[in-house]
Amino acid sequence: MDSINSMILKCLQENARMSNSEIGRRVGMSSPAVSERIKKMEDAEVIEGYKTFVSPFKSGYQLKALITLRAFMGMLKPFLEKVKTYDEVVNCYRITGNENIVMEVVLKNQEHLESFIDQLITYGETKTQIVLSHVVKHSEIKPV
Amino acid sequence: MDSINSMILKCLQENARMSNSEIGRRVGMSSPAVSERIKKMEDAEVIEGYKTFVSPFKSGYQLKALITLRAFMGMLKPFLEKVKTYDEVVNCYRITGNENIVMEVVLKNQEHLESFIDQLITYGETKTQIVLSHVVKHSEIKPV
DNA sequence: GGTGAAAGCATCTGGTG
DNA sequence: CACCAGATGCTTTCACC
Repeated sequence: MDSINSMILKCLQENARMSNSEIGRRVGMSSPAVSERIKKMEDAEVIEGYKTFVSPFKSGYQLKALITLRAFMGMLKPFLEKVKTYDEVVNCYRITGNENIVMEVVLKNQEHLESFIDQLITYGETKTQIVLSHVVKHSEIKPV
Repeated sequence: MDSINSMILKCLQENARMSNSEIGRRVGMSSPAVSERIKKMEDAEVIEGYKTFVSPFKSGYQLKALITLRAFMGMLKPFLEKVKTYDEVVNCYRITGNENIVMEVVLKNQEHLESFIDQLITYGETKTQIVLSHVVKHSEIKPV
């Protein structure tokens, strides 16, 4: 992990679809050299993947919420499997403290929110916070 | 937004660096047609961007946390500007309720967590939850 | 890590339904 | 208007230095 790899990661975090030769131009290197460095970072799992951000709003989801779950005794493990299958859950974190889970979810409307929360009550107590705005959206990781 | 665009979005969400011709092969279309459809979805802001996921762990951040902030009177607005400048903040949501803000932050170690929280106390009261695991990581948006 | 040839890809153009 | 097919110029890949 040298300064050139950091510059490559900066380019790719800004725009994952940037071509290797464009990256090469910016970092002062040939495109095969860039390609090889990227491949090594993928193999080392420094790069975990390339994702496209799709607007939930424009895709028919009018509501975003953070839902906190405090799982009932013995229900955390089954929930951790189940949560992977919910289309509504964009992100899910397991956390320390009395509350075990925080999820970022997208929903069509209030009715959808209600029915989604109903699905959760078998697993634990929930707390819902509606997201008013996503102030910082996946800002880039800067190497230490 | 027809079924072909949905298939294109599925490909791009799975791997943002997939080539247009590979997408074309999967959806049964020529690459110029795919390219044009992608361009239109970018213009319509259905596609918000293409981002690379870099491992915070492999980048020197040993801790991830969710920090909730309850802003002091008159401090929310200045905080909403300030938060964009913190390298530690990967995501920041403004939410309803007594607590105004939830942030996903990456930190080098406990010391770094402490100094980061110290920076926040001028803006409000904080609550910190350490992330044990990121169970679901930016799962794809499925069109309604 | 660079270079050069060959294959593959993106983009533009003109033409079709 | 959306798509395809063919031509052109980039890009990627792989051999080799």
